Amino acid sequence: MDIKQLRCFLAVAQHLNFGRAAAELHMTQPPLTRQIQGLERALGVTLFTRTKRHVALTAAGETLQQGAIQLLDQLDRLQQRTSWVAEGKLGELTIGFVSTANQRVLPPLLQQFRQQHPQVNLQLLELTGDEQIELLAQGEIDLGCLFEPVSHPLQSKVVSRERFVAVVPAAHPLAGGFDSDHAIPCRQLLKESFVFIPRSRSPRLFDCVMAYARAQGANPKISQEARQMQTVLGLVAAGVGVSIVPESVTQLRRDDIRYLPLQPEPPELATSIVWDAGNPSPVLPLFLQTLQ
Amino acid sequence: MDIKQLRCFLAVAQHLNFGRAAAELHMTQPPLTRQIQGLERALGVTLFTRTKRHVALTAAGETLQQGAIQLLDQLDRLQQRTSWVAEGKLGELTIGFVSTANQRVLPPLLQQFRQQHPQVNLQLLELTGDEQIELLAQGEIDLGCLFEPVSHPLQSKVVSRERFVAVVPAAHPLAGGFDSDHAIPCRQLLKESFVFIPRSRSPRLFDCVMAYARAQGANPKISQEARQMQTVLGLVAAGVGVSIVPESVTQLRRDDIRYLPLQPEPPELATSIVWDAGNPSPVLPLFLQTLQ
DNA sequence: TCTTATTAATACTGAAAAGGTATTATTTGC
DNA sequence: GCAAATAATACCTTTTCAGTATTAATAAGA
Repeated sequence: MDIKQLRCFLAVAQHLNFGRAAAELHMTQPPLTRQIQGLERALGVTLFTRTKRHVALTAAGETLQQGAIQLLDQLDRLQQRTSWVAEGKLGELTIGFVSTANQRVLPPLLQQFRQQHPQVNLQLLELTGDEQIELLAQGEIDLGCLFEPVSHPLQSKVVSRERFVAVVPAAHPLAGGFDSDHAIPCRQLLKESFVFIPRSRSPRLFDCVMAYARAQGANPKISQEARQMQTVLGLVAAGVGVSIVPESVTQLRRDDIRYLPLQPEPPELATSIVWDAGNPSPVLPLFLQTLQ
Repeated sequence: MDIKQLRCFLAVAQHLNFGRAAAELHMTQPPLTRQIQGLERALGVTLFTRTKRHVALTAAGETLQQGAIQLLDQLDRLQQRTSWVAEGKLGELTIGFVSTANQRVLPPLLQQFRQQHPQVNLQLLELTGDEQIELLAQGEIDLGCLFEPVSHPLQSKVVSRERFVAVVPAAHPLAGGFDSDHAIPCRQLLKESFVFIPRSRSPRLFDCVMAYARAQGANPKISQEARQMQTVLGLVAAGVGVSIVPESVTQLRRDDIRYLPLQPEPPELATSIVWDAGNPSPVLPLFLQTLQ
């Protein structure tokens, strides 16, 4: 049995006339007759009762007609679905990200991509940068979103650059007036005890802040560690200490803390989208395209 | 796109090796390679990433694999279903019958056929004999079950012969003792007023009984007509009159009526299965076969 | 009743497709 | 570095398939 035979059969079943069916199929009547004969031989079933004058479907023919319509329809859909998957319009994209990226960097990117490719299922995993690099190498995730620098042989593109800012309790003397926003000297800030994320959890962020602090001659005394940025802010609010955080964290607004600029100019922190150039996912190029 | 291409594709997708896939398909490797190339060209999609050494499915290939398995499965089922319909093992049979036949004649036939061909859907329609002959000619029903004789050019086979019996109220003098079963002379019975089904509803039954009665010199006085045998019995029980019914009606047992043999010997009433020899339904021969 | 138009099937021919053999190129493993 | 494995290619042969011409049979109209 063969798709071509089924198409021939459906045309004859529809017109109940070999000549007109052949015309519709852009062929002549004799080969069409042979196609039908071949189908009947393959099935071992008579599909049409034909006199020299009239053609009619048998019961088996009607059954085949219904089934063949469904089958060809399913074939069309399969063809289309396969094309879409190949083009990346339909599929899945697994994205790892550091939690900080979920504040300001990632949401607009995801929203734009979703809008352009609504048939792509986005799997989002909050991971540390190191975990992301590991899983990218294994092909477990398609994209990472983490802080520069990336050492591995992976492709990357900076999607955001931001400065650090100081965080102090609202009641702290350094906070100044309620609407004050004059810069705090770094050395003065770091006389206070310091709250931060453990280095193991976010080495690039940790090292970046520490290098800046030491360049100012300070040696931050870490009084407390917390794995989540939210928790760091909570500890600051509770008066456990002060902290230095990426500017995007200021999205997390609280009345009991103040974000203040730092002096001298703190270093830039780059957030990058990272991917494996060898990843065969057809969706990946489309995402990179929305990044430009 | 072609079924053969899909089968080739699935073999390669399963083995991820052109040589072994070709062996499974009972062909050599070069034409298999060309089949896959043809499929990829037809779809405009790369299905395998092949090095000289390794073959792997692309995302589109995996999608096609899943879909193709389903598709071929559906094709198999369609093929089987079509065969079954052609053989009559699967299908529908519409059967008309006179209500009387539903007492004793039809149930065992239907039960036997159902058991032998459980996939055949039996549509049962209670109809008069004339309606059945009309609908048989129109091809609206496949089988009739009615009283002989059948005049039309239809095939028929007698499936039951039975005598007529008298029905009288239990309290009627003719009923005799409770367990009496001596025959009632027809002429004596027909001195009573008579209850029967209208001739228009069942002409063969009506004529048969009347011919018998008149042969005995009686001229039955029909005091009441009823379209259903059940109703006739009810009228008899109510003392409206007596009746003569086919023996199979005695299946409808009631305490308030008595069935009694008639004297002299009443004529035989033949119930036949009737069909149109030109009916193309593949189920029909199977039913006739269970009839022997 | 005879004729004509319609139409499915068949015979034959040429072209296209498909499969097989031999070979090549490249990669992997020892 | 050599041998085994393996996908692709070239070339040839066989098979399949479509088209033309024809036949046979039936239904409708004169």
